Amino acid sequence: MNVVTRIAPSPTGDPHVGTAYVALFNWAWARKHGGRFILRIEDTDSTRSKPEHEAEIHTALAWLGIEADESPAMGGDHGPYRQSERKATYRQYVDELIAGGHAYRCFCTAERLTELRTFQKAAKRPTGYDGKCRSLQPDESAQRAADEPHVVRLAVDKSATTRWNDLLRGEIVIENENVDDQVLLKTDGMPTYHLANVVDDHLMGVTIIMRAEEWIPSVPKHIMLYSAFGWQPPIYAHVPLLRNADKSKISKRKNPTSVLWYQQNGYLPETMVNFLALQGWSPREDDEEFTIGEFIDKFDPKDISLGGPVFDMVKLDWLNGEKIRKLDIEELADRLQSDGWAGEWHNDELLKILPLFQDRMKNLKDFEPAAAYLKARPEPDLEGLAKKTKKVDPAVLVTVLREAAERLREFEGHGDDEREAALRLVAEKHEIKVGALFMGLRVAVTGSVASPPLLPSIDSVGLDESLARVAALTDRLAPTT
RNA sequence: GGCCCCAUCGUCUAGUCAGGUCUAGGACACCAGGUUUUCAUCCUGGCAACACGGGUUCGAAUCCCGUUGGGGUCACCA
Repeated sequence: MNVVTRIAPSPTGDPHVGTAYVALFNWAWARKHGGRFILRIEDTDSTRSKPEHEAEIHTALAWLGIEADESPAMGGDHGPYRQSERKATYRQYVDELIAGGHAYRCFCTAERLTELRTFQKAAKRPTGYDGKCRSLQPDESAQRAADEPHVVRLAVDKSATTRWNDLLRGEIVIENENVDDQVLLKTDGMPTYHLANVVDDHLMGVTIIMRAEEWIPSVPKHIMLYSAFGWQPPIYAHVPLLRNADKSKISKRKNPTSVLWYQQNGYLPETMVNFLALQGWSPREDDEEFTIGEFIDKFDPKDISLGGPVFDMVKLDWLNGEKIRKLDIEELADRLQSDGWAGEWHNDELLKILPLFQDRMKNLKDFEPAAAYLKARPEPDLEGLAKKTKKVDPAVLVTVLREAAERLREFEGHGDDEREAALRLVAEKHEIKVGALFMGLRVAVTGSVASPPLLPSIDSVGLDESLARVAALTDRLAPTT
């Protein structure tokens, strides 16, 4: 099967998760069939398009591991891949459409159009171009075109019906009376999405268009263009839109939508890929965790479900924790360092201490604050300690902690089991719970009531410093003695 | 509002195309218990859904119609 897919983002803002979502499906399908996956930049909106946004799209896709076979950055046999560089091509096809009577020039001003729309809305009529310039004679139209600003519109046959078969949704039927005479070429000579999209997809040999469902209403325009050019339309597969918690189309205000945000906030790219794949698609078996390679093997666009998936950050965080736990220590150390989450920690230190933290991380961001106590003496959580040792007389606790410190000095260099046994004896001798003793030491050494295991923590901090911390705590708990 | 798309636990979903194996399966979250020196991990269990109404059928989550609900779209933005 010859499979050519594409993703056609517009560089008008941060690289969007929706773009990554659709890119993932397109990329995987092309990979699965040894086809081509094209990244085409739709920068026909000359006021909003910015080169830096295009660069960010590349960065975002590269981070996720979604590499295009053809793109503005790497070129290809069907370039250029930036629509702003294809103006001459579109011009040529527009002329062909006008000559064939499939499109016409429109000289109406923006003011007239606004007025028209306002009137239609007030009258509760459907909005749309009224066809004023459609009846212009070809020679008059051509003459005025020489020195009058104008656009070119699609001449929709309002009496016809457009129907097509969506790969995911089956037959969709839209009466052309509901289709506007869409602008194809703007006053500035740039094509609109509709024209550029059809021309490029055809010229680049795209066989299947997987894109968001928001495009469904404009498919008739595209089909009409294919037909006007005498081209075969590709297969359409309209995938669901990612949603906010309130089910509306995912938006910046209600969710982080920039792929870069996730990169900059401690998420692993494999988390994003796995999570995005799960939005609408699921493997046949019940295992929801998979690698990008496994996804390619199993993916089929036909299996995408159509309810709009709510982007659930809670599940994303869970998945990220799972992915972090799957990394081996070397790899985790590497990710922390290359993404800037390692702080002052050196690689050899990380390899030693990371086993203490890996199970406790849901995010690469979690490491540095959690490990801070190893670098600097923390402020002990006295309130937390008091709560956790309610049943213990503070004076007894101080005595026990001081004695425990002596034992730790005595048993320096001994194994965890031996040291633990020694500490247990201290607790038993003073008839307090072992947990209370450990909690006291824990708060002294790590500052917190929740921490990695105590003995390895003491070893990492160093015995002298650990005991100094215990002394500092006992002095505070019993300042007068 | 017109047009179009969609509809299973709070959320992501399996099951729908080929109706019975569904007292509807899994995951996240939540709750309870276990392991454990705390936390986390890990393990066990629990809570929780076929939007509604008709129809077709011996039988419907699955097919049909309607209703309701949600979403998208109606730009010289994509």
